[in-house]
Amino acid sequence: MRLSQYYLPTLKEDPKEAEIASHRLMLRAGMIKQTSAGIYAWLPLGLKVLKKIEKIVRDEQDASGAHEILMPTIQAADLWKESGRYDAYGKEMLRITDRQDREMLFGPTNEEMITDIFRSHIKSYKDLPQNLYHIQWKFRDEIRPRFGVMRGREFLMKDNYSFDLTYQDALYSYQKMYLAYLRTFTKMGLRAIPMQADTGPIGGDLSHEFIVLADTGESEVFVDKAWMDADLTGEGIDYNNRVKLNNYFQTLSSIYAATDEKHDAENAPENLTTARGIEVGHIFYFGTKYSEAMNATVQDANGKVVPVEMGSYGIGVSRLVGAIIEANHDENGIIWPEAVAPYSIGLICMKPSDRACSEAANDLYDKLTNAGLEVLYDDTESGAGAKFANMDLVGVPWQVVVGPKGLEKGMVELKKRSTGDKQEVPLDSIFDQLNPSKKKKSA
RNA sequence: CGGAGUGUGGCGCAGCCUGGUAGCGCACUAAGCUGGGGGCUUAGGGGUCGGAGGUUCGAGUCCUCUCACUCCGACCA
Repeated sequence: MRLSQYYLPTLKEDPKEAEIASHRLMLRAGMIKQTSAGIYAWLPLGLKVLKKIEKIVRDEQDASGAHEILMPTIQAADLWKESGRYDAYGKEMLRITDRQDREMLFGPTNEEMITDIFRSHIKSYKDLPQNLYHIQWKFRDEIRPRFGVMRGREFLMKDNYSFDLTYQDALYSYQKMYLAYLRTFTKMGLRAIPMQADTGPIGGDLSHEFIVLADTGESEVFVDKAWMDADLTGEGIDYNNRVKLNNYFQTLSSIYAATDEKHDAENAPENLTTARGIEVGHIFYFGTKYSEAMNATVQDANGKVVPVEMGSYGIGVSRLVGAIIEANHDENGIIWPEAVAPYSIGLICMKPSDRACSEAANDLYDKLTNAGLEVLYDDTESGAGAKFANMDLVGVPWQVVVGPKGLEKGMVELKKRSTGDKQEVPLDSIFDQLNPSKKKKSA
């Protein structure tokens, strides 16, 4: 993308409303614009990152065997009256009426609707298990939204729901999601620790929160130091290998980790460390709470009608954008992990008015783009300092600087954002160095 | 909801106490000079001061009401 043709409104100064790093940097890097308290418009750069995160989440859900659907944002109140949550949910739920004075609501979550979808077609144990997910905007009228997209009122969430015949099967579904979540966060360059958690208004008796440790986290957490060395990647485990999956789950579950609500100081291990964390995912097993209330039943092998065992699983997709920035930034800006970086390469033409310079940069841009690489190309007339500062701010992992001085020697500069390391590279070999397909061959 | 604040050009702010018809930095436009870490000169464009009402000859400035937003707290993915 040529910067001269892009919509990237970067800011030099910190907007006054932004307190924490991720919020500040997202505003300064032109990723989002606030439209109301806790509600944001996503600008091109921000949306690009959001979609990359969404894709990682989607890919791993698909790999786990879940099926994607898409449910509406607006729901009728009837279903919620059936489950009993219409009165229980409180003011967090945004209630609206349509022109016929029908009671509607902007969905804060989808247990009721998914249960309705499930029960309308699934009648036999032979059709189980089922696991359906969607990635959709939710609205929760938070008492106090803050921290930018980390606690917005409108937010993008992946939520899915499992349906099983027995407790044992439900536990297996739960463990599959546990594994899927660890893999999902690992792919984004995050280490998220699964912690025992309260089930809250969703109900149930088995629940884990996935928490990324960060100084600016909202909740205090207590974790065994063994977590620092634990394998959170979930590598080498097959979703279909029930025994191995269970072992992995049990092994990690045996290491102490708890949020402050669940923390039990008396039974906690000695080598404990306290930290602050950001919740990026939350999984629940809640049994038959909704299936009983809403009559979601199947016939088992004996012909007996039984309520299905359910679980629900959520990942805060939009929150992850903030969480990743909290975990990856410095005083100059964002440092994107490559997997979620909006652009992998930032190309700077130092002096566009210099013909040799702009020709060399244009040529390199075309080559890289044609090779399928995502390049943010600063071809503007701004001063050199502004270009560097902006490229650092938006956090592109690799920066290539093409300038007259270097070109005299046939060299360009290559800088790695995460370390700040710079090296001189011959112009005629920079393409090969940046092109991953070539890289692999030579490696 | 309780407490504390803030609303003045796209962003950050000054002016308000001690009313006299709006200013600074950045950004933006034009020309020129520059070009290796937010560069320089000159010339420009853009706001009626969150909204409504009131006091006054006169309100960004004083008074009343109202809306929005931020921070602390309870609450929550």
